[in-house]
Amino acid sequence: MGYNVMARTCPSRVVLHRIGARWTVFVVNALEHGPKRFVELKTHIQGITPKVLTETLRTLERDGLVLRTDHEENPPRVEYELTELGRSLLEPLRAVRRWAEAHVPEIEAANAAAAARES
Amino acid sequence: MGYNVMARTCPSRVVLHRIGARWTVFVVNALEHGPKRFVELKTHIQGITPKVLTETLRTLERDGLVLRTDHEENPPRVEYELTELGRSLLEPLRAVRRWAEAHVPEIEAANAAAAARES
DNA sequence: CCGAATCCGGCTCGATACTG
DNA sequence: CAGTATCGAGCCGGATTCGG
Repeated sequence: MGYNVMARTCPSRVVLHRIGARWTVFVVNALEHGPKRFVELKTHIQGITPKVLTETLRTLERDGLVLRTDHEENPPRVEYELTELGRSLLEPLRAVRRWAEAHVPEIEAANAAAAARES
Repeated sequence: MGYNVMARTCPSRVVLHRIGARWTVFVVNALEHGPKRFVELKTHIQGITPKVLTETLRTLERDGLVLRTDHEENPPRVEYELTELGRSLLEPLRAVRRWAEAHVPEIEAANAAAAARES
């Protein structure tokens, strides 16, 4: 108890900042059904660049949300999967994802209305 | 139906991108208990600058998540509150906030372990 | 005194190209 | 396959200024 994201110096802010990073929602959701390889993630999350995917995965790994397993084969085979902590984050982030997918029409209508009001 | 954030051109991505903006989680959570004035928000969300708060509120307003009411008084009094759409987003974002506040120790431990491994 | 708008530096983000 | 390197665009945040 005692953590509060509204407080300037609260460490939970750092955590929230990480979760809020641009591609975290995508990567965590993409790993919902078990381990995936780098290319599989890159293919599944359309439009993500290898650089950004690497950065996101490294951060998630340092935070203990993702486990990276290098099978040291040739050709290389590296797998990523959610840790238990990562899976606990999956639920909230899945909800956010579903909200985004469910409310596109409302958001678009609101934007259209705002644009019309300006002109 | 048919919206999928993993697809490059899906409009739900734009929506997810907005939600993921740095301060959206804070502002939406700060408005959970009803209307608040600009300064109240600024005070409650410690460390947010007026500029960023304004930008965030404007975006949320355009997306139909927040209603802005200028009471046209002197000194100025402007109130912000969640719309029905905004309140529906509050639930997922509150879950994210709670997750952040609940898992600080694990994240910090993971980071410490990662740092130790490097040295 | 409140609710901004403006300008600017730093840092992150993203596209493209290249490597082991 | 699984990344790195480089570089330009854009967002973030701070300081300053402004109208009511």
